[in-house]
Amino acid sequence: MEKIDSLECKTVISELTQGRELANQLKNQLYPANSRKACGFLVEKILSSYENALSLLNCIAILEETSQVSAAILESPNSLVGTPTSEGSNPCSKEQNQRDVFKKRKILPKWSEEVRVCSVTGQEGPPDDGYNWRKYGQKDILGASFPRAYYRCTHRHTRGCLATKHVQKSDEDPSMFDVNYKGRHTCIQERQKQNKEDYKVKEEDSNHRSGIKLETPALTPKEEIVPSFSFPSTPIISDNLETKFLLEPAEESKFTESCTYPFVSPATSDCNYLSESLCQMDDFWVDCNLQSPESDFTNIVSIPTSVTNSLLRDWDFTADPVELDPSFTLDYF
DNA sequence: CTGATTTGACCACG
DNA sequence: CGTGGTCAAATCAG
Repeated sequence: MEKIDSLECKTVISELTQGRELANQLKNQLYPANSRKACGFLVEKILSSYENALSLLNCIAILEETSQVSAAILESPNSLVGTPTSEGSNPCSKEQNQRDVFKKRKILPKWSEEVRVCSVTGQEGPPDDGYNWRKYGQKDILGASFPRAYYRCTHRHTRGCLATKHVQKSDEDPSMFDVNYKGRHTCIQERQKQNKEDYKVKEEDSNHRSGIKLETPALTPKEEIVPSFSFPSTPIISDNLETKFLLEPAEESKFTESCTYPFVSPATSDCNYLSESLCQMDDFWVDCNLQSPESDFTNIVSIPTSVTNSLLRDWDFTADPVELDPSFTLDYF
C-alpha cells in the first residue's frame, strides 16, 4: 500500500480516533460500574469504528492488489490457473499440458504462512488443522534430516481449492513440525454458509458461557480479498505460546510488526495471498487486520500441538466474512 | 471399488 | 546444474 488518498487517510484517522475516545468512555463507564447496556453500546460503537477503519484500509489494499493482478495477467496470458476452463478442456499433448502446469507456478502466490507446531506424545505427524489434505509428494530437502511432505486440499479438483501446505519435521527438535501453508481454502464456502447460520445460535450461546471459539470467515468472491487477521484484545496466551512474524528480507523494511496471539488460522490465502481469521474470546469479538494483501511474508508461529489441537478442534472453523457495512461511506460519521 | 499415499521423473528457477 | 515443487502411475488401505 504505497499511497493512500488523503481523504481516505483522514477518514481512517478519524475512525481510529473515535475508537480511542469511545474506548476511554467505556473505561469510565466500567469503573463506576455503570449499566451494562451503556457498556454494550459503547463496545458496539468501538468495534464498528475499528471495523470501518480497517475495512477502508482493506479496500485500499484491494485496489492495489487488483492493479497488480491485472498487470500480472496482462503480462502472462496463460496465468489463469486453476479454473475449470484452463484445465481439461482443450486437450493437447501431455507434454504441453505439463509445460503449462509448470508455467503456472510462476504466478502462484508468494505469500505463505508458516506455522511451527509441536507434536504431542503418541501423535505421529503434525496436528490436524481442520482441513482435509491429500499428500501429493515428498521430497528430501538439502540439509534437512527429515523429508518434506507436500499436501494439497482434498477438494482441489472437486471445488477448485488451491490451498496447499508442506510439512517438515524440525531438525533441532523432531517433535516440532514446520508447516507452511500456501493459498487459501476456497472449498469451505458452502460449508460456511451453513455454519454462518449456526454461528448466530452459537453467538447467543457464547454469551452465557466462557470459552474460546474460533470462526474462519465464509468468503464471498469479493470478500475473499479482504485481508483480516484477528487476535484477542487481551492476550490470554501463556508463555509457551509464542507468536512472531518473520519477514522475508524484501519485506522486512515494509513490515515490521511483532505481536503475540494465541492462534494462527490454518485458513490461508489463495491467489490473493491473504490470511483470515476471527477469534472470539469469551463474548468479545475483535477483528483486526494485520496484513497487507500484497505482503510477501512468512508468518512463523510456535504452538504446542496440545494447545493447537484443543483449540482447533474445539473451535469451529467456519467462515464469517469481514463484512463491509453496506451503509458505510467515507463520511460515515 | 474408491480414495489416499508413495515414489520416481519432470520441470522451473536461481 | 542443483534444488525444490509438482505430476502421475503404481500401490496401499478401508
